[in-house]
Amino acid sequence: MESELSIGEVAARTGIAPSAVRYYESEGLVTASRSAGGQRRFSRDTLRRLAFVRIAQRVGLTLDEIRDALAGLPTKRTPTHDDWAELSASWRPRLDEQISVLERLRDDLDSCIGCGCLSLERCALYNPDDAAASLGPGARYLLGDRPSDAEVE
Amino acid sequence: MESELSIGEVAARTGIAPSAVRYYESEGLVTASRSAGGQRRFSRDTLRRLAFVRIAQRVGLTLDEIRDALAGLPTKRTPTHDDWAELSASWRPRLDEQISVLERLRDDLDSCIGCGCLSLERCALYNPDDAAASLGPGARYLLGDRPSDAEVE
DNA sequence: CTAAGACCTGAAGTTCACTTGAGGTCAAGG
DNA sequence: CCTTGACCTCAAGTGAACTTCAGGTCTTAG
Repeated sequence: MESELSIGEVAARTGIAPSAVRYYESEGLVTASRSAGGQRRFSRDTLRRLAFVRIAQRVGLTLDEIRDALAGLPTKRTPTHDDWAELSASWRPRLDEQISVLERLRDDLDSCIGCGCLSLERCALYNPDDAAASLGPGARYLLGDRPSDAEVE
Repeated sequence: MESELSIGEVAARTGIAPSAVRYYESEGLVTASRSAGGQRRFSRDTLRRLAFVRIAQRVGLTLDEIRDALAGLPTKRTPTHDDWAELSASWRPRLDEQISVLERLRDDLDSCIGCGCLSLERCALYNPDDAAASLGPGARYLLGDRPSDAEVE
């Protein structure tokens, strides 16, 4: 019956500020119908979309990328469990990649402490290109692109 | 003899743009002396500092935090291997934390795919507070604070 | 010595992901 | 009916981390 949620309810249930929800709508991450008076009414699966947005952000994706990912969901019908499962599964590799990059960083840090170079002189830490290369198309570092790299002494 | 580097040399050797190096200097992350004509001259250990900056950024630290960390280095003398080792070692826990947060995220994602909730209804993924709590003081998520949280249906 | 190219400063611009503010409208309880 | 609080829009502001620009100076190879 009350399957339509006001922005305040959505905010309360997701922990996302109303202003952020409006922003997400303006960016095409979620959609909303309108009440007679022009107020937003969100369908229940918006909660799921928003949850997905937050999770994807924690994995390091930009809103642009998240929008693209969400575009894979059906728009006609309410996404099913399988729709979501498929979408979620597609992040597994990404997470695995990020984890291995960090593990590599940790191990390299150890070895760098040992050798004293701290990332200079062909130190693996300072040359993350190979790590990035293994990420395949669309690969990027934890905090955005770090495209250039060193020719360290 | 030529132990002073121009900004261009620093940039070439670190892969960091000259504008970024100037910015780092303005932010107090590195220091530079000046030539007779007013151009920056960097000492050799600036390369090490800059390398550290980049690494710390990949671990998710802000420049403010990195500056604070670098403040632990001696300013009178050139930092020794042990100085750097001490500094580097202090990141190990941080890396371990980040790795475990990501691993948790991955595992939770699996279980959420299984249960179909995708982070709703007391899903662990959607309530990262406990994960964050384990990070101790100064804990933060991968891409900045995500302080608020849900009272999801 | 001179020209090219590296460097300088300070201010302004950029991107991302939002938040804040101003000024006004909608909806629900009493 | 009326008031209060939630909601609306649009524009502008925020902060992090830089980049770009304009206009001018230094340095160095030839």
